[in-house]
Amino acid sequence: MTKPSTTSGSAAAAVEPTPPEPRAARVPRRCTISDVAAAAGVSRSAVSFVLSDRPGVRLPEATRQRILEAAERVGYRRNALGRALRSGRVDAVGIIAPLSVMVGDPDAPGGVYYKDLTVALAAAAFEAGLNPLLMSEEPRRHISLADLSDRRVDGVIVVSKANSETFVEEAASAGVPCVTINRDVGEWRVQTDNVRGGRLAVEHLVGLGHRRIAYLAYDDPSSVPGRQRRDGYVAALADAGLRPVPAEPLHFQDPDAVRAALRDASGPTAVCCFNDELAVWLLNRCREEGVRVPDDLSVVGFDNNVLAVTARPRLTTVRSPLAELARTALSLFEQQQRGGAPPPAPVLVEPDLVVRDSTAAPSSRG
Amino acid sequence: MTKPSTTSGSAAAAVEPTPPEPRAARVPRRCTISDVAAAAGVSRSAVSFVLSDRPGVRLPEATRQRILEAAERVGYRRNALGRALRSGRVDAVGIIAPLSVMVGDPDAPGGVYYKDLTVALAAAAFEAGLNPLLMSEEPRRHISLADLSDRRVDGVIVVSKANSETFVEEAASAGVPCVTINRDVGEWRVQTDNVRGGRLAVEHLVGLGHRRIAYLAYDDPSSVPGRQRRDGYVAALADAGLRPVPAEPLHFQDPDAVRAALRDASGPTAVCCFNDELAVWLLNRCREEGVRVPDDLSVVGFDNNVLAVTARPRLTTVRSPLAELARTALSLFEQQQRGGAPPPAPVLVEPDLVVRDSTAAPSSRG
DNA sequence: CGGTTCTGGTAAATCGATTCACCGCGGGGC
DNA sequence: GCCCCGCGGTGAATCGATTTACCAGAACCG
Repeated sequence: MTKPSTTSGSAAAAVEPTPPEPRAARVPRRCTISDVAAAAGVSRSAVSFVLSDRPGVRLPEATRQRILEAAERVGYRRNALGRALRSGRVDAVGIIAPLSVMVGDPDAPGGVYYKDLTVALAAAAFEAGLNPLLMSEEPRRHISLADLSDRRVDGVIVVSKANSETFVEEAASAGVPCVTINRDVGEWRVQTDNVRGGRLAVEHLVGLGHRRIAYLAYDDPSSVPGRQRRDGYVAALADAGLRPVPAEPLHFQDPDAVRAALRDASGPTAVCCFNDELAVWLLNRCREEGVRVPDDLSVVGFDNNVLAVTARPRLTTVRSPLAELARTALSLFEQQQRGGAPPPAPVLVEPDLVVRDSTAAPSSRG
Repeated sequence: MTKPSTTSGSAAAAVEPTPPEPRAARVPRRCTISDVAAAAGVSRSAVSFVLSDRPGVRLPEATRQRILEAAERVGYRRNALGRALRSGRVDAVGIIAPLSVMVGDPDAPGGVYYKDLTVALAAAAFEAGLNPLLMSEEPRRHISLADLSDRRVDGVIVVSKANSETFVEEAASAGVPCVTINRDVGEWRVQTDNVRGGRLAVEHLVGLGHRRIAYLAYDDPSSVPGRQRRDGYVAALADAGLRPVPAEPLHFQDPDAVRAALRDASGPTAVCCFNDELAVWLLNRCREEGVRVPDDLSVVGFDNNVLAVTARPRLTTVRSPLAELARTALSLFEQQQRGGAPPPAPVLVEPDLVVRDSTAAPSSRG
C-alpha cells in the first residue's frame, strides 16, 4: 500500500510531459501550471505571469511565446479554484431571487417579471465575464444566507421580493458588494424610473383625449415600484389638470369594485395598470363584462413582457428595459468592488412607451 | 514603502482572536479554521473533522461541543474555495441555456419554456444543495466552453437549444458529469414523455368526439420533442382508427395554410399544438377568422405555462412537469457523479393533461 | 509482562495558483 | 569608485481547508 509515486519533481525535468500512458484513464490527469512550467523550461511564477497577463511585468516576447505554446501543447486549463483562493476573487456574482415564487403556479403574481429580470441579469453577468450564481431569497438547509461570506461569490445582486433588508445587512457585515434592483434598500440601488413610466402611460392616454383615467394595482402598500408608478400617474394627471377616476386605485384583490367601475357609465375610459399581468387580467374582466378594448376602454400595461405581445388586443405598455437595468446593476457592482463611493441616489433607467392595440381615443363612453 | 507588517503568526497564539482593533476596518478579518482551532485549543485537523462531520471519525462529545462553540463564538464561516480546492468538489452545477434567446424579444419562440425550465432547474439545484451557475450556450469572450473543465462547476446540465452535441463531447473529454434535458444527446438524458403527452392530447379530443384532428408545430425537423409529440399524436389517432387531418402538420411558418384549414368546412375540428405559445398564436388566428374556440374548434397546448392560464379561452394543455424534470435531472447528475452507470434509455417524466376551456365536443362543424 | 488494540487526537503534506522578495550581473550617473 | 537600477526571471510563502499517516498513552488480553 501507500505507493507514493510522487512524481512531483516540480522543476524542469521532462520537456515532454505526455508519457505513453496505457489509455486506461479515459480522462488524462488535468494539467497544472507546473506541467506547463516544466514543458516550457521556466518557473511556475513565469507561467503565472504570462497566463494572467499581469500589467507591469516584463518578459521578453520569446519567453512569452514559448510559455503560451507549451500551455497549448499540454492542454492546460486554468483551475478557477486555485486562482480564486489566492487572488481573493472568484469572478462570480450571486443573484438573489424569489426562486420558489418563480417555480410555483404559472400565473403567480410577478412571476413573469422575476423570471425575465433574473434571466436578463444572468445573461448580462455572463456577458461581462462574471459567473451568475442563482440563490433563493428563502434560506435553505444546505445553502444559507451565510454563504454570502463564504467566498463563493464576490458579491450579490438582490432581485428579491422579500427579505431584501436582511440581504443588504448580511452583505454589509460580510464586507461583500451588494446591489439592489427595484428595491429601496441599501446604498447601491438601480431602479426603473417608475415615476417616469407612470407619467408616460398617462401622457399617452391624455394625448388620446382621455379625461377619466383609473389606476389598477395589487393591494400591496410595501411595493416600492407600485408607489412610484402611481406617483407618476398622479403627477401626470395633475399636470393635465385631472384627478384619478376613481379617486382610489382599483385593486386586483377587489374584482367586484373593478367590475363596477367597468359598468359605470361615468367610470374611467382608460386604465393604467401596475404591470402587464394585471393588464391582461383586466382585459379578461373586460371580455366577461362585454367591454370592448380599446373602443370602450383603453388599457396600458407595464413591463412589455410576453403577455403584452400575445394578449389580444396586444397591449400598449411601458417597457421596462431589463437588459439595461441588468447592465447598470453590474456596472454599479463593479464600481462597488473597486471601492468606489455609492451614488447619492438610486440610479434610474429610463422606460419608454410601446404603443400597440389596447389604447385608442375615447369614443362611446367618452 | 513596502511595509511588510506580516502579522502572520499563524499558529495557536492568542486564545481570544479579537484584539481590540481601532474599528478602522469596518469588516473584521474573516476567521479561518486556524482561529477556531486556537479558540478551542485543538488542532486544525480536529476542527475540520468536526465541522465537516466526517463519518468514521471519533471525537468525544465534549471536544466536539467545545469546537462547535468556539466556531460560533469567533463567527467562523467556512471558505468554500479552500474546501473545494482540496476536496475536489465545488458543489456547483452549470446550467447551459440559450440565454441570449431568453433575453431577446418577449415573444421569441420557446422563450417562456426555456425560462421556466432554467428557473426550475436552478431552484431544484439550490434545494438540493448544489449551487446553480448559469452559462450561455453561445461561447463568449470571457467565459468559454473550456470553463467546463476549470473546476468552477462539478458538471453541467444542458438545457441548450443549439450546440448540445458540443457540450456533451466537451464534458466527456473533460471528465465532467453532464445531463441533457429534452435533447437526444449523450448518455445521461432526461426527457418529458412527449409521446405520451401527444397521446394524452389526442385521447382527450377523441373522447370528446372529435374525428378530424390537426397538428400544429414549428417547421423544425431537428426538434426532438417536436418529433416525439407528433409520434404520440399519430399513434393515438391510429389507435382510434383515425388519421391526421390534414395529413401533413400545419406550420407556424405557413400561416396561410393555417387560415385555409380554419376556413375549410371539412377541415379539422380540433388542433393539437406543439406548445402553449403556438396554441395561443392559433387562438389569435381563430379570433381573426371568426372561428370560435371551443365551439367551432378545440385547441390543446403543451407545457402549461403562464400563457395557458392568461389566454382566453384558458388553454386545455398537456402539463410538462418542469419541477420533476429538474429533480430527475439532478438525481441523474448525482448518480453520474458517484460513478454510476448511465440509464439504458432516456429517463422519462410523465406529463398529464390539464383540462380548461379551449376544448369541447365538436358541434357546428362536426 | 509483552503485545495488541483503541482513544483522542496532532503534524505535515497537499490541492493549484498568485505574489512578494530578491538574485546576479552589467551599465549608467555622479 | 560607489551606488542604484533594470533585466529576466526564480524561490518560497501564502490562500484555507482536507486528509493521510502516525503517535502517546490507556486499556485490554492471555
